[in-house]
Amino acid sequence: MLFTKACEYGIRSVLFVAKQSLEGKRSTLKEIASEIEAPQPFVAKIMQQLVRGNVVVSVKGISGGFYIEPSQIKEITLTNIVFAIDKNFDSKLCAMGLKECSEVRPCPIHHTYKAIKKDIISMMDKSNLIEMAESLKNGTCFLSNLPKQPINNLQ
Amino acid sequence: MLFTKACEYGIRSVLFVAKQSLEGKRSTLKEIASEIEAPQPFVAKIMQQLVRGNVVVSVKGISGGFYIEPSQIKEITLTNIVFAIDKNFDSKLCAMGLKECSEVRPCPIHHTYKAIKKDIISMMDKSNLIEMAESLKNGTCFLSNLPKQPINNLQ
DNA sequence: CCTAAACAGGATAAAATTATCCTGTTTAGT
DNA sequence: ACTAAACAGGATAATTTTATCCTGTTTAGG
Repeated sequence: MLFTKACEYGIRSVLFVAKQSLEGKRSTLKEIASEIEAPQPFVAKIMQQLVRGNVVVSVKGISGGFYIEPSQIKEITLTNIVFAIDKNFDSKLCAMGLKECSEVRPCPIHHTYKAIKKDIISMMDKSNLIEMAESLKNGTCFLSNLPKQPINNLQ
Repeated sequence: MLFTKACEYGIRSVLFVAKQSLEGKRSTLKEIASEIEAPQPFVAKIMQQLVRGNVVVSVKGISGGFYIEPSQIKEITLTNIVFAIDKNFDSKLCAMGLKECSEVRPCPIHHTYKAIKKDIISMMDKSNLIEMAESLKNGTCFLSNLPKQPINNLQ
């Protein structure tokens, strides 16, 4: 598992908020949790971290909710989201858990894993919110599972 | 974190046992735990899983211990080790935790992550024990941290 | 055949992660 | 002002992962 569950929920939450923000809508906790099919109190905790990490903005009170300034959406990457939630996410760590794994004292898979880590970080840095949120709007990608009872729009 | 702590300990344990097996030596739990700097009772549990998964062989009784048949060492890969310990290790899972993420219904990072997963599996399949154990013997890679009090062999 | 060294495995404990609860504060609308 | 909707944050609970404990079985060697 690359990301913790908290990160997974966080990424999905931010993507939903970004998509809604593109349409000028704020999202409430209830809407986010329902959309991403995650427990609302846990999502609340994660959103707090994202607010503190300046990934999303929260507005209290009636008609409040979470949003991202549309001009900011293109600046945010997966890296920003993940680090806001999981301070310990550090792809620099050794795959085998060695504290002193390094170029001069490599673990047996150091060199292979190094290439993979580079790919992961590159993927995370390149994954910017605007592209993902727009794909969600286009319907070329998805955030949630198919509904259990398919809705027949033709009836 | 790509692997769980149990997998990390497991990989290091197997590598040590493989190296010792190349020299015709069995390894006891005490030796393994000490070498890889991990808690002995936890390593014991992990070794049990590796025995059940046919990655290593155990011999009970005095002068017993763990070993790998030298002819087998070249057949074992990281994949074998990891799956023996972590039944849930499944790189097919979605990076964002979606149950229904697929080619026809991809999550926003499905395609990028797919390439990374392929690399990870490829790395794991290519990492075979014999090469790693021999590198350990050669001293071109390492399993443990540097000793805290450097031993001065010249005195 | 007795002993000590070594693995096996069930039960339990500790720590980390995930999830929930409750009370407080903010704020739009009346 | 009052109310209801919404986020904030501390405290607690449940679950999973990590770690330990204890008793049993095996076996080489005296």
